[in-house]
Amino acid sequence: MATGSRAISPRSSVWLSEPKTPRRKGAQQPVGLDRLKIVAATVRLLDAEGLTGFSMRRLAAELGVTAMSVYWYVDTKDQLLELALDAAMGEIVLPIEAVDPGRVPPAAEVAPEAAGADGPAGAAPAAGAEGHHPAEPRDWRDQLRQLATECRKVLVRHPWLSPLMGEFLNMGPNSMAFSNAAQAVVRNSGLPLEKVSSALALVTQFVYGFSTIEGRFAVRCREEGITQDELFDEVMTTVKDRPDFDGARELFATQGDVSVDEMRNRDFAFALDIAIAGIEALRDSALRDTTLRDSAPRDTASPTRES
Amino acid sequence: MATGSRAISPRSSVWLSEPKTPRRKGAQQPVGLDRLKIVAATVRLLDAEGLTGFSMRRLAAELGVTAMSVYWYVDTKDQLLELALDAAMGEIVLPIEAVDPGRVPPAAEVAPEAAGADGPAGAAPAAGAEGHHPAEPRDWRDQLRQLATECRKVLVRHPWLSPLMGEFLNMGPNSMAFSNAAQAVVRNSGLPLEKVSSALALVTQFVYGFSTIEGRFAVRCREEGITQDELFDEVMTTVKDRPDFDGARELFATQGDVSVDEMRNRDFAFALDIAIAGIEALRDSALRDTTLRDSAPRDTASPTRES
DNA sequence: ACCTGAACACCGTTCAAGT
DNA sequence: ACCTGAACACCGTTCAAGT
Repeated sequence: MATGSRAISPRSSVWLSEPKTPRRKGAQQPVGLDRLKIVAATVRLLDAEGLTGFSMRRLAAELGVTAMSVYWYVDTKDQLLELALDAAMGEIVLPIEAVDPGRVPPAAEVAPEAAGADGPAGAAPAAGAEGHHPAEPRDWRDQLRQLATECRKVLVRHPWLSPLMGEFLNMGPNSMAFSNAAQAVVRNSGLPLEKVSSALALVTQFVYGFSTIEGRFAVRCREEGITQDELFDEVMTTVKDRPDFDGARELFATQGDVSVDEMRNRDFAFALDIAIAGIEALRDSALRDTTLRDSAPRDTASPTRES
Repeated sequence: MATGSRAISPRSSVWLSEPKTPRRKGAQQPVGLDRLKIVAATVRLLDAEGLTGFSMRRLAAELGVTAMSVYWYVDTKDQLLELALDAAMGEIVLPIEAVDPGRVPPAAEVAPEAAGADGPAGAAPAAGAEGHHPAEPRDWRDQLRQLATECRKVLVRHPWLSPLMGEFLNMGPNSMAFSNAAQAVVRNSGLPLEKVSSALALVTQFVYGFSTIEGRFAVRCREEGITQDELFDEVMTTVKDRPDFDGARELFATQGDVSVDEMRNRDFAFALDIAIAGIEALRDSALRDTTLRDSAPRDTASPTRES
């Protein structure tokens, strides 16, 4: 109804329409603009300024071009964001056997100067299909943990990813490859097929939400120019005397005197342990049920025995 | 750096500053504007037009007032959104024993005409402290399921809640009451205290992510004027011939011929079952470990026995 | 104490026009 | 085929001014 960026119907998704600019051979490129280059600049700008700091006009300025040139390569701002979303999803390193051959790897030129930037982040440097990880695990639990960790890393590296994932359908090739991989891993758990989507949702939504918060916290620290531990302490002391904060304070007290990072890593790992243990428990109970079928009446619902 | 709504530092949160307008007695109210009324109108507008459809100018028009009048009651758009966020959080019905006495219940005037609007939604009608639920469960598992279901309902009813929750610190009284309640419930599971935050994160982030997607799907359907099942079929057929969609298609095939709603309810319930089973398993393994401590060397990590 | 009007510095996008 | 400039209909927010 209004103008803005609303109503992202599946019909309007970039991934459901033909690629623009048939790239007629022999046509000269006056300014050297390019969809790839535009998306790369978008990711860069998004990393630097955040989602609210991004605008078509700023992007055009970054590209040394007038505001409206971009619109020749892209129909709309939302479409461009959708493209950037999938580009970032491509940075998630998947277990090799789950890699889709049609997958677009993170282009080397996507973020050339970001590569050696600020620490362990930076665009995955030419992640070919050769064993990227020290040891490629074959156990589904380790695969799941690895996938979750990879996903978390990318989500924290690009904090603008989370809001975009919530807004779009997320059907680009890289997103698809990721969810196919996640699916394959969960399937390997032996869980009955009709329950795989639940387990998948549990794990992926947890990783998504957890990483979203972590990313936002990091952004805030960067903005205020302080460390995560400093901001954490600040929030803690600011809020110490509020009576309705009792529960949380008590919980944090059990964490001991570790850094925010350690705390988070422990939380993340343990939450995954819970999910994995739950999957195993329900898989085993389903197994038991099918094994003992028709032998005796038993409760099929309650998966775990009471102590 | 730019203008916009960025950098939501904890210092700038509404909840960390004194309430505006000391409400000096005897002062007349020329137009009858009011913080409560403004927040109520905000929620209404947000429900009707979505986050991108909301603007200070639209809101002012809705209130029959000039654009800038609102700024006497509220410092900034973000602050107003934070207020609306907490107001909506107040609609989540909590288990009675966990209700904070200082909690602000959803005001009756928050959405008078929305009450009898479009079905099972609408603002919770005068949810007092008397037993709102048919049977108030005392088992932590049922309490957790109930809390998750309540949270899901509100998140789907107000699809703009999700993005706001991801953007703000979420420390209003109603948000606090909710997280305290969730915490108390998980604590009742008997999980060792230092692991409660992980379990909490697993469950709440799952509910958040799941409901976010459900809400967005519903919005899309409303915008296009079709049912959820119709949209689902449409997406399915649109995407059927894409080779990278194999996994998901196969997964959906196992769901049988149920409606999208049924599918989702099953997925939601089962994911909770997994989380609960996982919590129980790790709680039991921790119990075993402390019981058998120093008696014999055993693996403390693996919580479930292999079949 | 409460509200208005005009103004500033931004948006996304269209459209006619240039080369 | 590719890019520009001007224009339209919006934003959030400030600030001086009204009552």
